[in-house]
Amino acid sequence: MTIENNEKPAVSNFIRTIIDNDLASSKHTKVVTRFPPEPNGYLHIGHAKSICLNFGLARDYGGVCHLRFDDTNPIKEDVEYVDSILADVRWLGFDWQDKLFYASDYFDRLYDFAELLIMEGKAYVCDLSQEEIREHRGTLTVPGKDSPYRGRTPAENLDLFRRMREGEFEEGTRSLRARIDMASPNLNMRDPVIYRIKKAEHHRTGDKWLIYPMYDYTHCISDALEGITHSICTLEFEDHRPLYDWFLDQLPVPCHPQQIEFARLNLTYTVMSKRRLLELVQKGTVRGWDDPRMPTIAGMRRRGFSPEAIREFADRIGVAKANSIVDFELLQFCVREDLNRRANRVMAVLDPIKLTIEDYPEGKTELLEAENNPEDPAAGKRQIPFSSTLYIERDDFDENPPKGWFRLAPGAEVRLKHAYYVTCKEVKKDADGRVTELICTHDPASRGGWTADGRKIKGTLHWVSAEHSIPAELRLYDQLFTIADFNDMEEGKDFEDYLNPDSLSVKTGCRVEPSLAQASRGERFQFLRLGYFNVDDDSTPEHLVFNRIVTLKDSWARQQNK
RNA sequence: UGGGAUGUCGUCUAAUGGUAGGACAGCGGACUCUGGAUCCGUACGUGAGGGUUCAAAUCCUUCCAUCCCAGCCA
Repeated sequence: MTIENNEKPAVSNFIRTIIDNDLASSKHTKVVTRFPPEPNGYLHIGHAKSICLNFGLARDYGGVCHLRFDDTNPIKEDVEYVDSILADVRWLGFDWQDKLFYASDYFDRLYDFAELLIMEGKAYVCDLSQEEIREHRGTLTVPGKDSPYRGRTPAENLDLFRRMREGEFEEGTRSLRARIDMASPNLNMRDPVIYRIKKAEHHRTGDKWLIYPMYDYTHCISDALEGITHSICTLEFEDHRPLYDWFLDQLPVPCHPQQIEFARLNLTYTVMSKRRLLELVQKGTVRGWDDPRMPTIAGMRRRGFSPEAIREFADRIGVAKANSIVDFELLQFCVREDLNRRANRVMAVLDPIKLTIEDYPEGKTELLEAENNPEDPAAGKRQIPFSSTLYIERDDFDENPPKGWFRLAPGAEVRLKHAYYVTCKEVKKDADGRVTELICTHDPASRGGWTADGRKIKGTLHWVSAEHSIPAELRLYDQLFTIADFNDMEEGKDFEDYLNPDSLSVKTGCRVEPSLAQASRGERFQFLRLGYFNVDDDSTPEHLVFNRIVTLKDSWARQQNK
């Protein structure tokens, strides 16, 4: 485990209580967990919760967490996904050491166990079609009917199962089923299929197998074979637990792990289902799995969220069994908290308006010193060029300012960060009345941003020198959806009806300070007063591209909204 | 309408018969060369009814609400 838990102690939750009791009662002397993704898609923030939970538990209890790919359905899986999952887990900061497994590694043993079940009369080959199986299953309120093939002898079943493996039968014509109870009120116990014929190439086992085991059969056995103590999964598997336990009770496995279910993560203003995320990608609604608006790990990484922030978020949301939806604000808080500590401050102007200092020598350049991070003196200082022609933010000037306005206005004096106090003397406009240039004077005594007379200057603006600044593209993001909680979706509406048309806003013609020319891909900054940004993967030295990770808190905007 | 689960501030989450606590969001203030950060303060909650108990979020009981399950997906 690469992450030390040297911060505050973890908050109590029901899973830790279970583990504490198991350790106290000597049911277990160590803790072994696992994160078991199916490699059929990209990981999202919901998976991150599970990853942090499982690896975090192992870390805190001095145990180990396995990474196991649940690769029992070859037609949906691909190495592309295993690679991305490996990368994402590693990026999040977790280390599975040598405990990397694949359910497909157990196919031989799984097969042998199946023959054992057959020989003991606990499984049979069923010739019912998929539709017929469904009909026989009954409904939520009506018990199922036994399959006509339920009474086959072990010898007959063994023969048929072996011929299934040899590829003698077509897909869908036969399956291996556990013989449990067709009248069980739990549908999962009504003779579930445990092997199906699939003449598909598997990304790891190739064409070796023509039959593949089902999740319910595979998962519990894999857990047992790996010596998992606590098998943690999401709530929808609660009804599967009796089946999980049933298989382990029938088979000579080394141990019987305990399945524990917790509520999956939901976040406001986003979707988490693989199906919906896939649809966004396939329809081109977003640019891909790593679109910075996506709740995928890849998307959040590209957006600039740090693994530290995501881990902190996972810790703060806790673990429980109640269905819930976490406020996206909390994630943003965690990102800000982390970046505030670590990101260097620089200046960039999103929407430039020219500001000319009429009493500053034209053509003169001076270098002003600026701290890189007031939260971290070790981050050092840098020099920023200043000249008579600057750009400031268009929003930082208002010809008719509202009450409480600290920024620039006709006749008003403001501080240019790290530079001088300036006073607006004249406003130039074009034919349409749009402001084109602000003519100001400056106070030479305020160099460095401060004067001896101690007069109060409330407004401090960011700026760049027109001549020295470099152009950049800034991409601003907002929530992908306009609805906080999809449980509140109106009848007859689809999730895509709630897409936010303004989730992406690309700003060109922005100007950034010259130090950013050297910024490397992925590097994170605070653009003073604008928010945290990182260098996007699309960025080149000729065309800088930044993503806004998250805005700063804006109490002025909040006040204006009142 | 069968079975399984869950209901604690707006949101997430503690409290395991003994002072309902924390975090985010909110509100107010201080401070500030970022209307940032920081600091301080503040309001807000046990789904409902009955019962047991000196004492109930916790135990019992009856309701109510929400979520999950009828894949040869995981």
